Amino acid sequence: MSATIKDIAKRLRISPSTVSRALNNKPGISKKTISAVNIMANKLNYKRNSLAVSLRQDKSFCIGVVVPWISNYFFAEAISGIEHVAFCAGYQIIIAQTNDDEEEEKRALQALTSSRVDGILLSTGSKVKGVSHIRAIQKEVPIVLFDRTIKRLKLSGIGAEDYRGAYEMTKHLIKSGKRKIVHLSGPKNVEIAMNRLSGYKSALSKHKIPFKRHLVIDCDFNESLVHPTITKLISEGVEFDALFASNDDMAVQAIISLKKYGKKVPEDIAVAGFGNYPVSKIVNPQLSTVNHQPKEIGIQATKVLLNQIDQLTPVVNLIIKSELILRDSSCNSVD
Amino acid sequence: MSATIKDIAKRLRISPSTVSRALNNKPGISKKTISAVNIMANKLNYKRNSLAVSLRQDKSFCIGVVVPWISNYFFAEAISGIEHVAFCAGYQIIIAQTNDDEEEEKRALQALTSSRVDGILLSTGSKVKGVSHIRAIQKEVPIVLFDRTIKRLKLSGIGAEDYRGAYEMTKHLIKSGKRKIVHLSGPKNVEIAMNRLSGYKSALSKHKIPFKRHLVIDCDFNESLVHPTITKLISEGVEFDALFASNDDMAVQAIISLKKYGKKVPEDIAVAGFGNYPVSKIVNPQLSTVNHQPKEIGIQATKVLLNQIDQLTPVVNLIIKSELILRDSSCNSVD
DNA sequence: ATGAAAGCGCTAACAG
DNA sequence: CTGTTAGCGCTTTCAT
Repeated sequence: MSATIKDIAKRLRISPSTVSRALNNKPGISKKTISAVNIMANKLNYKRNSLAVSLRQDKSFCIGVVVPWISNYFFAEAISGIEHVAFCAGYQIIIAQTNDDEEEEKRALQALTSSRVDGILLSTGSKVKGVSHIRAIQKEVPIVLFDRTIKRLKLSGIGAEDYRGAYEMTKHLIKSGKRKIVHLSGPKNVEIAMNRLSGYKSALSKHKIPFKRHLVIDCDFNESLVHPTITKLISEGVEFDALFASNDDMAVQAIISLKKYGKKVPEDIAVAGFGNYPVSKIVNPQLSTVNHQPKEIGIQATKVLLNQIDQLTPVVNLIIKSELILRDSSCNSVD
Repeated sequence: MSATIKDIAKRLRISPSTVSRALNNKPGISKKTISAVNIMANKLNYKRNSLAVSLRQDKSFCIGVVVPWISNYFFAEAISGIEHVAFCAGYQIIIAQTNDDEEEEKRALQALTSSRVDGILLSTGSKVKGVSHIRAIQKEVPIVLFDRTIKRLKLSGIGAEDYRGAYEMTKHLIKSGKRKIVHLSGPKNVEIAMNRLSGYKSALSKHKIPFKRHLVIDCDFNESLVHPTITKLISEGVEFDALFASNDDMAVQAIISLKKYGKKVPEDIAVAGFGNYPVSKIVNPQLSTVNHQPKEIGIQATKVLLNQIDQLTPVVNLIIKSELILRDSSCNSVD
């Protein structure tokens, strides 16, 4: 079918190794041979077989990326950053999505190790309880976690300032005069969601506002649960003057839902989110949120992984700076 | 490092070929051997080396996906669909983004052929003029185009009903009493953008509304050009009572921009988009748009490609049904 | 039911 | 500067 270095060698009556060296600019090959080889390679439409190179060199120049969902603002942006850095470094990326499921995550990691990827970037699924499937492969291939990190594994992790971002945002709501702040949280077993919850709690306690359990509602990062939640709060007569959601999709739905009930945002109820999704700039009023820089997280995670691949550098934990973005959904004029 | 079939064979004092056959459930191996092999494989933590298998079988069970941008609602959704179908069929996907650039597209395709992917799903970049880089590899590996298709290449293509969707949407605007309809178009060398423009034009002519060249403005699928465009239209006193944008991001910006100028949507100016992006449901008023089903396009494209890989089926051109979604940004009450 | 041997395409000692 | 040889891990005839 397609030409190999043997074919080139035969036509030129030289040895395959010389062809290989010429093609890879190895030292000690005459200019003449190099040009002859290149010309013949072109003529025969030669394409290097990376599979063979990888097998021989025990190095695939390929990294695996495992995420819960590919489409989804955060991961799509992160993957974009990952691809960029990887491509620039000569690596390809194999992507797998797990639908947040443990079994699928397991299979994806299996498949990637079989493919002999040089490293793996992993964001674990929210329904993943165990870590044995990760432990099972962490001696064989460098793994870097991003966003959905897991502390108990001694693995490098790159994430956002979830705690500080939530803390600052809650503080902002408090500073603008709000006291009864509802928090729509994410799943309990997702560390970032719990970190955001912690930030919210800390800000409250720092400002001597008692934490009220019934003001925290787990909406599972699922925006379709928001309207029912708001409906319940209002019908039960729960008093609140602000709402901080663990992600923007939930916050945006909250704004829409609150407006349906005649509540003014931010006068009656200030709303804030997390993530700086595109929708946050479109909703009316525009949403105050935290930019956790998904693309940057992907970029840095990849850089850490590539380092780890090259030199077996030690485990690192990187926190990418998050920035508060104050818009009209919270009373930032008062601040 | 990691165990191979040779290691298993040695420990069991049998031959590597037997181990291979046992591991792959080939006929003619005794139950006893099979179970012994499996136990030993487990014990040695054996992982099949897909690189070696691929090299040997000349089949990588891997498909390449090339898109202009990974993050971007349409492509992220499409890729999600692609990954799903591919994974279910036992294929992995290597993803590359081209930033709409011809040189990068070329390199990506090169890299993928080197990696001996079994097939390629390609959506060409808007700044890609030539097709020689595609021609160069289309004999070596099955290629299926999606979304950004190219007619002059005899390749399978899967796309949306761009023409019909635009036609129906324009017709809808006309039916609701609008006559002076601005069209914010996409790049001239992107076929889908031109198909949408054609649909717009056809609807006008079908309803005896003269086509006005100055009402079509190329915004290059770039929403940041929209506000300046609207500003210009208004300051120049151009009269229009509706606006149809070639994608939702542009349409949403148009709504925001028009509202800034005190125009009522849809009473003064009706607005419609294309794509059914998440923002279309968030903007106020909600945007009338065309759902072109990105995930479904990805799914079908992958199915076609897998067929092509397996049996060299003929070239097909699939059009995925698009649906009109009428919301408040256009006067659908009148319809 | 199993083994021996060849080879996928490539690179890397080693030798000259 | 170039060739010879061996082998990465696996599958697949062809034997037996």
